[in-house]
Amino acid sequence: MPARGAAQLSRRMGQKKQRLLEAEQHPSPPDRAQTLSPLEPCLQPPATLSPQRSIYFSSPKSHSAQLGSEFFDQPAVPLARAFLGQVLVRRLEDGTELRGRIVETEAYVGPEDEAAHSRGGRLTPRNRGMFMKPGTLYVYIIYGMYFCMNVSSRGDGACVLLRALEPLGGLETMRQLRSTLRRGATGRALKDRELCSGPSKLCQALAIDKSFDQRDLATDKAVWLERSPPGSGEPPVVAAARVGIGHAGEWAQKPLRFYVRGSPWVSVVDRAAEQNARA
DNA sequence: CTCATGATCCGCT
DNA sequence: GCGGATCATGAGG
Repeated sequence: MPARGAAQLSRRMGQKKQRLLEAEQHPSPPDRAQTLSPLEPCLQPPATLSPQRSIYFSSPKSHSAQLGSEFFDQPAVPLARAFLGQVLVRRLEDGTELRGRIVETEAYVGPEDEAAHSRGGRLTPRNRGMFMKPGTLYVYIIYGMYFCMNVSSRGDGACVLLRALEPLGGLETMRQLRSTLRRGATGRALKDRELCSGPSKLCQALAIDKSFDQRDLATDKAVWLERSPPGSGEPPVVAAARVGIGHAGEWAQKPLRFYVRGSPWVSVVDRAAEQNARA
C-alpha cells in the first residue's frame, strides 16, 4: 500500500506529544494565554498566606462542594449510578477550572468480573488503585497511547470507569488540550461533542494522566467531584453492556454500563438496551 | 449513519 | 512475545 509511508511519517509526532503529557507538572501547555485567564505570572492570589498558615481558609471556595469519602464508599454498581449527574472538576496549575457533568460510567465489580483488570484477584503494581480505599483513582495507559480514569469503589478490586462528560466550563481549554494531545492533529476544530465523549477523550480534555494514578478524589486539590446542583433531579438512566470487552464471555453481556438517557454527550448509545428497559 | 483499519507500547505471561 | 476498558479517519450507504 503506497499511502502507507506518508501516514507513518506523520505518526512520529505522536510520541512527543505523549511524553509531553507525561511531564504534565507544567502550568500551561504550548498554548498561548489565549483562553486562559490573563493572569500575570508574578501576580499571586491575595498576598501573603504561606502554605499552611491558615486552617480556616485553607480550602478555596471552590472546594466547599467537594464530595468526601462517604460518597465513594459504596459498591461499584450503585456508585457507577450515583456518579451520573455529578460534576467532575479539574483545576490546572494556572488556576483554570475545567468542569463536566458525568453522563456515562461503567462498573467493574471485582475479582469475579472477567472483564476487570482485577479478574481472578490479580493485584499488580499497575492496578493497585483498584484495591485501595474508595475514591482512589486508578489511571492506566491503554493501547500504548491513551489514558483511562477509574475510581475505586467499596469492594476489593472493584471500581468505576468514567466514560463521558457533558462539558460545562473551560471548553476552550479542553479543545486546546484535545487538539494538542490527540494524534492526527489536523488543525480542524473539534465540536463540543467530541471533547469528552469517551474515556480517553475526557482524560485528554481534563489533562488527566498517569500522575493522577492512586490519588484520592475526595481530598485532591487538582481534581475532585461536586454534587450536582439541586433541582436537577435524578436523570433517567440506561443500563447497557460495557464497551470494548468482546472477550470475557458472559461478563461482556452484563448491563454494567450506565448512561443518561437522551444525553447527546454519551460516547456510545445502545438502542436495543433502551428499548428493552422501556417502562 | 455504520463499518473497517491502523497506531503504538506498557504490563503481563 | 502478545494483546488491549480507544480513537481518528476514510470508504460506502
